[in-house]
Amino acid sequence: MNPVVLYHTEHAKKTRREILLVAVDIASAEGLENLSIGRLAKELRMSKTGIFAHFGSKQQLQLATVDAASEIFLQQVVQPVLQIPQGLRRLRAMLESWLGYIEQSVFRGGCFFAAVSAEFDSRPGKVRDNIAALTKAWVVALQDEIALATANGELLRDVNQNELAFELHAYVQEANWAFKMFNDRSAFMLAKSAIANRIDRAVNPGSIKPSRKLRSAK
Amino acid sequence: MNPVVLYHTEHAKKTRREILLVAVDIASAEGLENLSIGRLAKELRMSKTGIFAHFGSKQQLQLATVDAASEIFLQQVVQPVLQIPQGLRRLRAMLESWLGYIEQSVFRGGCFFAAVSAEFDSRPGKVRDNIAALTKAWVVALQDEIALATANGELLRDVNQNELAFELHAYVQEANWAFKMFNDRSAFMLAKSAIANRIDRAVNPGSIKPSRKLRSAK
DNA sequence: CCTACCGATCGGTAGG
DNA sequence: CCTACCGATCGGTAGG
Repeated sequence: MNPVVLYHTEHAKKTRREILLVAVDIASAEGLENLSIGRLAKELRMSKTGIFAHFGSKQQLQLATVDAASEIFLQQVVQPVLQIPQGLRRLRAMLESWLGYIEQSVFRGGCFFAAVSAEFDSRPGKVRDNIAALTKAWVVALQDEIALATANGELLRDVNQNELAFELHAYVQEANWAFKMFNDRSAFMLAKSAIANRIDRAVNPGSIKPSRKLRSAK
Repeated sequence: MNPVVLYHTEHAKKTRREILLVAVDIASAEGLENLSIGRLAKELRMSKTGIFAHFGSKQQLQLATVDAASEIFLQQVVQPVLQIPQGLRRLRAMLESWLGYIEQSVFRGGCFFAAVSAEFDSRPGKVRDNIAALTKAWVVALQDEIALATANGELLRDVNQNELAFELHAYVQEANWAFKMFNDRSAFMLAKSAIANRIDRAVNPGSIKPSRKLRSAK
C-alpha cells in the first residue's frame, strides 16, 4: 500500500511511463507548474487519483517529469555520439546532435531544459536544484570534450576552455530561443555557422583536420 | 463607467502604475500565467476587483505588464546609450548596458523578456505576439547598429551582420541563463570577453580604434 | 475603489 | 486503479 506506486507490477510501471511521456510534452510547452494532475488525467482519460497515486505529490510528479526528460535527452542526444571518437570530432557531433534534437522538436515546446530552467530559476527547491544539476552536467560534458580535444592536440593550448564552452552552449540556446519565438529555421544555420567558425579559430593548425573537407588521409 | 479604467483621474493612473510595477516583478520571477489577480491584490493590500477594474481581463493585465516591462527596459537599457555616437561605440554600449541591467537584477526574476519569451513561446495569442515583437525590435536594433558601424568603416565590409548580431545576442542571453541558474557572476565576465573578442575580430584594422586602450589620439 | 458572490479547477485525502 | 469528497484559489460578474 505504498502511496507512491500502488502496485509494483509491470503494468503499473508501464502506466507510469505513459503518464510521464505526456507530462514531459505538456511541461515543455506549458511549464512544470501548469502541468496539473487534472490536465494529465483528461489527456490520458484516467481519474485524477489514478495519476496521483503514481507520484504522491505534485512535487514528486515534477521531479519524475524532469528525470524522464533527462532520459530522453540522454537517449536522443548523448547516446548517438558515444560511438564517435572522443575529442574534437565528438565535440562537433554533440553540438550537431543537440541542434538536431531541437530542430526536430522532440518535445512539443522545444528544448525541455531551456523551458523549465527559465521557469524555475527563481523558484528555490528540489525541482530547481535537479534542473540546475542536469543542465550543468551538459555544460561540463562540453567542457570535458574540449579538454580532451586539447589534450589530443586538436585544439590550441592557449584556448580558454570555459570561454569556448560558454560560447558554443550560447549558440545552441540562442537557436532554440529564436526558433521557438520567431518560428524561423534560419536560426539553425546561424548557430551552425557560429559553431563552425568558433571551433575553427580554436583548432590547432598543426593537427591536420581544420575541417572535414580538407582532411587528406586518415 | 469604462470597465477598463474606472476613473481616468491622476490618482487612478498612479494606482495603475503601482500595480504594474509589482506585476512586472512577479511575472519576471513566477511567470505571466502565475501572475494572478488575487496574488497582486494580496501584495498591494487591495481587493481583487480593485485590481481587476484597472484591466478588465487577465489577458489585458498580461499585455499591460509586458508594456510596462518594455518601458522599464527602454528607460534602463536604451535611454542611457542614446547619447553615445552611433556605430561601433554605441553597439558596445548597448551590450554593456544590457548586461548591466541583468547583473543589477532590475527585475526580481532576471531579464523579464528572457523569462516570458520562454514561457509564452508555445502559447499562441496576443501576449506572445507582443513579446515576440518587442524582443525582435531589440535584435533589429543591434543589427541596425552593426550596419551603421559598417557604413562608418568601423567594421569590415565582409562581416555577416546577421551572424554577428546572433552571436552577440546569444552571449548576453547565455549570461542571464547561467547567472540565474547557477548564481555565478563569472558568466558576466565570460560574456564580456566573448563580446569583446567577437567584435574585435570584425573590426576594420583601417579604422584607428580596435580597442579603447590602443587609441592614440582623438 | 468595495463586498458578496459564481462555476471551474487546483492539490490532496478517505476509503475502497 | 476508482468514486466521492475537502478547502483554497482561479478569472470573472453583479451591484454599488
